[in-house]
Amino acid sequence: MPDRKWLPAAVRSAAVDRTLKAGEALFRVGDKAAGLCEIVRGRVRLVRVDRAGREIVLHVAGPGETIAEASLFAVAYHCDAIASTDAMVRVYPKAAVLAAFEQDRGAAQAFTATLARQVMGLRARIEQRNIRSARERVNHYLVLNAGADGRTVKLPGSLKDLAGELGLTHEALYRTLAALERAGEIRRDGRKIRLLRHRV
Amino acid sequence: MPDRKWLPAAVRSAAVDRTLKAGEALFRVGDKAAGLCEIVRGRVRLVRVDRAGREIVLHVAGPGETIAEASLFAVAYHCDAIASTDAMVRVYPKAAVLAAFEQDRGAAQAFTATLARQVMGLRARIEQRNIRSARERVNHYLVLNAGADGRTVKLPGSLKDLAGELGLTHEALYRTLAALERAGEIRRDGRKIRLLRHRV
DNA sequence: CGGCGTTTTGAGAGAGCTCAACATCGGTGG
DNA sequence: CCACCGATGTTGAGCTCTCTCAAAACGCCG
Repeated sequence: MPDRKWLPAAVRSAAVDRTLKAGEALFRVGDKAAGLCEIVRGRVRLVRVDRAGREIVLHVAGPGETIAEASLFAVAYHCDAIASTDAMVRVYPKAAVLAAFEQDRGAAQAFTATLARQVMGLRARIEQRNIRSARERVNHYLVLNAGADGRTVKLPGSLKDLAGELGLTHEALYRTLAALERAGEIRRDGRKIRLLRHRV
Repeated sequence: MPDRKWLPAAVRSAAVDRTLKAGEALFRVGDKAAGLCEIVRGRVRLVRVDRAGREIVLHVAGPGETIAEASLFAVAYHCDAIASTDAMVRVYPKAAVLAAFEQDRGAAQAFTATLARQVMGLRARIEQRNIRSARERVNHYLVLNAGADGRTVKLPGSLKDLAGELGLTHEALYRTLAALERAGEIRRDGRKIRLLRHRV
């Protein structure tokens, strides 16, 4: 979702690039909110760590996406951002972005719309997390993430990563995928999954 | 959370009130998005219905809160809004609100901040839903919703409603509360719950 | 080749869901 | 005033499903 186009040139020029190795943190919960982050290359996940030390994946952002929008209005970050792969991130300083919103009404409005879309996305994720059955949850994900043809899903990373994003253990995900394939619901082909019985 | 103060007078005067009986729908998924809704009296829950016909509670809004903010930027609603109690709702027509944002920068900015807060709230809910253990989930809720003294939680509605909001069956919630009380963790008193072993 | 992370399969246990029965409370109407 | 009724609250028993711990095959890279 390339949703950075609305950033005025003044903000763009104030940006700072940062490279991250896989596993490295872009920021941690409690860090002072520096600004808006755009993923240039690689993937970065937003997570919270629960009391038992497990990661809860809130979002996985790829190239073109921005993260930490909500932090523009907060003093500190309220979750961790960890690079899932080697990554490059462009950070637009908070002050510059907010100043741009003062000047450029269109930018402010586009940003608001982005937030609104994010709210909907988060609601979809709540819906997903409410599904107890691993099978249904995986199906839900596959249908939601089917490509243009509505029948092919390209996995962005490892199955283990996907398990985290789905809120399942990796074992449960492997078993579920195997069961779906045995049942003739899907066909796996490397990093791609084809939905066989799903009408477009 | 009284977060409507930023609405300009012009928008306020365009508002339409609507009364709902408990169980009645304010809007359904797919309905054309009419506008921003402020709860005047009672409680309204935002839900999605899963394939099995079960309700998934996305949010429960009380007096002073607004709902359907994200729908200002969408053609149709993407969840159902159902009155949990008899309720009165004030609807601010979409066009009027958007026009106000064009004119009044402060209003637009306050609205954006509201959305940002909502994003954080939704993330907290994802975190909650990720807790498998009923006991931990209930604890999480109680601590988060403790009143000013940090030790008393006033239940807004029935336990059955709460179970839905927590994503538990009502039986599981009853059992968990009973177990917590047996363990001396809480003390129930009608619609109030006191946290006994929680340091403030 | 050796090592490390991912993928896969196995077995066991715990926890919430489901179905079921019953108690309790509030309102309604005879 | 009391019987009735529906919704909420409560407890019991069994079952299913995922988690957890374990172990092994596989793939990639130095």
